[in-house]
Amino acid sequence: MNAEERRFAVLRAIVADFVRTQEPVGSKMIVDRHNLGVSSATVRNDMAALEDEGLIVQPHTSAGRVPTDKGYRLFVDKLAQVKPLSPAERRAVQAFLDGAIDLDDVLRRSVRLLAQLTRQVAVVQYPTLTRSTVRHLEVVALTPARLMLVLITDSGRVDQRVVDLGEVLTDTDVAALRNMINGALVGRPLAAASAAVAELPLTAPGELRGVVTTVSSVLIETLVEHPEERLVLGGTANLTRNAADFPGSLRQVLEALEEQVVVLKLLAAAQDPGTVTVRIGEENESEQMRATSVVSIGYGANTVLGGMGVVGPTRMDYPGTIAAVHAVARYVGEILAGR
Amino acid sequence: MNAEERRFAVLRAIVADFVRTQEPVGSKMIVDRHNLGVSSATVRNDMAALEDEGLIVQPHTSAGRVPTDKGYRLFVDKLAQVKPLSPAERRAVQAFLDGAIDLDDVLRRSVRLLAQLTRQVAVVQYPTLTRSTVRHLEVVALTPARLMLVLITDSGRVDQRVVDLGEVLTDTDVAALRNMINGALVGRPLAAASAAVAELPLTAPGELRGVVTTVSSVLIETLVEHPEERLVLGGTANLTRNAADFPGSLRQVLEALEEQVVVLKLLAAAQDPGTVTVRIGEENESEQMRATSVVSIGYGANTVLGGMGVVGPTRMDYPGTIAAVHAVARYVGEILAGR
DNA sequence: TCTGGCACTTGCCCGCGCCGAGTGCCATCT
DNA sequence: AGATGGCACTCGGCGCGGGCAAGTGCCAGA
Repeated sequence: MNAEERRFAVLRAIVADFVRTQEPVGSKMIVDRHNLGVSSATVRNDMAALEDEGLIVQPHTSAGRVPTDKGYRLFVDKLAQVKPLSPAERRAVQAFLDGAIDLDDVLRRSVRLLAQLTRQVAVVQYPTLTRSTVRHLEVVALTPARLMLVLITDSGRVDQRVVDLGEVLTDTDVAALRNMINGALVGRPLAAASAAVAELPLTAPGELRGVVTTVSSVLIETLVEHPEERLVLGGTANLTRNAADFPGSLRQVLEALEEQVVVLKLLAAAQDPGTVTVRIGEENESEQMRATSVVSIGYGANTVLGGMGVVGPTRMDYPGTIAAVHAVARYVGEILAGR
Repeated sequence: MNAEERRFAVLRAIVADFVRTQEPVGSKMIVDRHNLGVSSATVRNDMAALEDEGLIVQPHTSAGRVPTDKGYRLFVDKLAQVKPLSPAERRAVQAFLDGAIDLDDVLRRSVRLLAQLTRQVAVVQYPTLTRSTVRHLEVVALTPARLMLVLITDSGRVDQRVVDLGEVLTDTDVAALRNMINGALVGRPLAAASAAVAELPLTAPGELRGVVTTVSSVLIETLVEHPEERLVLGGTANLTRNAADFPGSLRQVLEALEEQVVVLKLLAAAQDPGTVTVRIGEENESEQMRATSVVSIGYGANTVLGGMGVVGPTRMDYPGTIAAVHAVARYVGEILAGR
């Protein structure tokens, strides 16, 4: 082992110990717990070098060292391969997810699973509407002058919307409307479908034209202009476990999670399926998330449906978290493929 | 003002000041801030009496007094009438809720509203399925051998469930199935509907009997045996605002909120529409909620659809919270009545 | 290039004493 | 009888200072 390698080994040791103990780690600790085959003095020299590179800092003189965000970054980058979950864990994941009865259930189970495996806050995005394909659109007359539109997409997502019409419809009208819209929508990805819907009023029979115009504009508004992005959260209680890691900003993190927008942006930005993305501390654009790391991935079968991930303190078990996120995303993808 | 009345005035003063300042309040404070027209010595005597009755305690000698749960209880009970919201607030509530586009949206807006008005954690229960009436059940063939059932109830709630059949259905079969089930379900409250569904297999034509049996058992299971109770949470970040009020148990509270079961029980128990129920600290059966107070109410139009409320520290602004919960529930009821 | 040794820095802990808030009680007044 | 002013007492919080120990940086030597 040359000097270069050893220095990195020291960094790794610092990260590992600090993540475990939550306390600055000194040179003595390191030689005691990790057998590097060198003395503490040597480690001290290495640590001085690491500090010069900005990979670690000491909170105050005469305390051990703590990794910086940059230090974590190097640590994560050099993490050769994803350490797979244990067979037992894999079985547990699969068994837990297999019991799900519908999309909602799959997503809810996923967050719970992720939160439990990582002991962090888990986050799962509903399948993005814009990338889905329409399977069916049901039109139900709540009253003669009010319709409920229920959109079912191939991702299993079901969305609803109530429309107030200016006029009264008969059952036959409703059926005609349903057939018309479905003819234009079914089997198309949402982007294409919306274009088709926009043209519906032109071909509609005269007596239905008003209704079709209303309905199609509502559809376009809900599905294209303001496609609802939803988020499932879980394990927020885990934040308090690491309360010490968020000096006073725990509040901000909770607020950011509730905002949803912030998290959705993070997830949207990192959706390579099969590749876990890690954002460490200051790498997050959002002010409120500067104290957190986000480990995320895209999930889905053949196409990416949405993102999922974990939010925690920068001081987190990166290898374990990455493995868990990776595994859960894969199983969720498999399960959704079968639906 | 006789002695009895004054003693209660002292209690009220203690509650008011403690809620504001978060610090034990002494006799001096009281005579300074509330003009009771008596000296501090008199107040001290009254406080001693209040302490004998178990309404207040002093954390340690030479500190002021703090209300006990029993003290809060008396305070709340003697709260003559609900102080209405200011006209501006009422307009804000109405405007904010009026913008909602569907049930989901109404509920989501309600939690946000409640959380903002009370600066506490808000909780809204989805309309209970068992008390709803079926408006429509849509049957969509995802594949020839797999159906999605979409249940729409008069509360505006939309639930879905995927069913794997052992056999393949034609479009005509699906239509027949849809008609059959809707014939049995539509317009009936869920309890009655489930009975009707249970009998469907008996009257089904031979070639559909297998499918009908599967579907009806799935329906009964999902709707009656395990009717899904859902919960919308909001403002959890407010918990940290009052972190000092949950000595170390903030974690437990967050966990209880995530459990949902605990909260659902609380809401289920207190659903008098129009009457706000307050549970103070130890009055909560759940261990984890011993440090919190829950202010809840039932909402709905003519029938009670579900519960909503607020969870916060026992040291909360009861009059204000009660008013907010009351008002929001009323407006939500009005809005849902129009759908 | 590594190592043992050593002086130095500095945060943390602990005990101490002071201060002030708040009380309880009592004699006195109305 | 009820209210009041006075007074002694209690006790938590705070600031101070010394001892302690962890950890470092540096240097001379292998």
